Amino acid sequence: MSTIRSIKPTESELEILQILWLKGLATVREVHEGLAATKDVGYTTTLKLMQIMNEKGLVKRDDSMRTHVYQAAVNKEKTQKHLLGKMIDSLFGGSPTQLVIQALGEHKASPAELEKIQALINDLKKQ
Amino acid sequence: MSTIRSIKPTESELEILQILWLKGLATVREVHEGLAATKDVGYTTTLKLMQIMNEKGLVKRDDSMRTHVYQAAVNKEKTQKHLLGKMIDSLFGGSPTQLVIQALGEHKASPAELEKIQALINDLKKQ
DNA sequence: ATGGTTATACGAAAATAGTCGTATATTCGA
DNA sequence: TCGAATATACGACTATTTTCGTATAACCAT
Repeated sequence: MSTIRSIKPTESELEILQILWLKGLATVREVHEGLAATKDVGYTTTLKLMQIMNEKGLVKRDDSMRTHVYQAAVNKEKTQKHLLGKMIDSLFGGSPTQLVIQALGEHKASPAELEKIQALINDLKKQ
Repeated sequence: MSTIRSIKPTESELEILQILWLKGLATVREVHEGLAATKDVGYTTTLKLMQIMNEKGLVKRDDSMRTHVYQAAVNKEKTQKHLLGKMIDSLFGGSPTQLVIQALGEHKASPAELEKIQALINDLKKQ
């Protein structure tokens, strides 16, 4: 239950969540280094973002130490599903199938991955 | 070729593009009525948005008449692929398979649609 | 103990997105 | 022909997101 509030991280917040989902626990410095690997951004910018995310409830932090330790407060799969749903609506006219077709057509998947998807589809068809 | 410029319509712009992709040609009024069906927005807001989209090159317009006629200037499939790619990167760690699994798992597709996807996968496996 | 490094807090500018009021021109029906 | 309806242009306000400078405190090595 809970969290009726629609999860809607911004672009930047999503980048930070990615890192937190990967690392589990991380300091601002660690997250910032993760971001800085890809883009040019100042340390205090990352800090501020994470503070805001904390206020929004997107992350939790342990501030019992001088160096605070953060972790994601929103579930990765839930967030993925939520944003995927929005994209299906806003870009694929509500058809998940269209999205899947585009995704498979353009972005290559390995044979093993294709097998996995086939297995899933077989399951779905049985229901 | 062409259009190196990264396609990045905003939320609202995407709603408008949806309508234009559907209708082909449309006036501001027609687009606005499409939007107003779902959400509460003023006519001049829609107008302004479409003017901006015109400047950005997201739409084209025929202004030879008093009532201008608009059409999308960006390709639907290209836009879908582009944004899908971004989502795969930013939310699914670069794995299209993960995205497909989430999409199929959560958002139901009809048996006929599942067949279609299977056919596509079979094609892909042959290559 | 003290200066350099590293933390957080905080305010506010800059950039982006969305909203709409008002002015002005054109069209059309009574 | 005159007024209501409908069109575009345009400026400006609001809200949100992103960015970073500066202040201040804690830590650590010499």
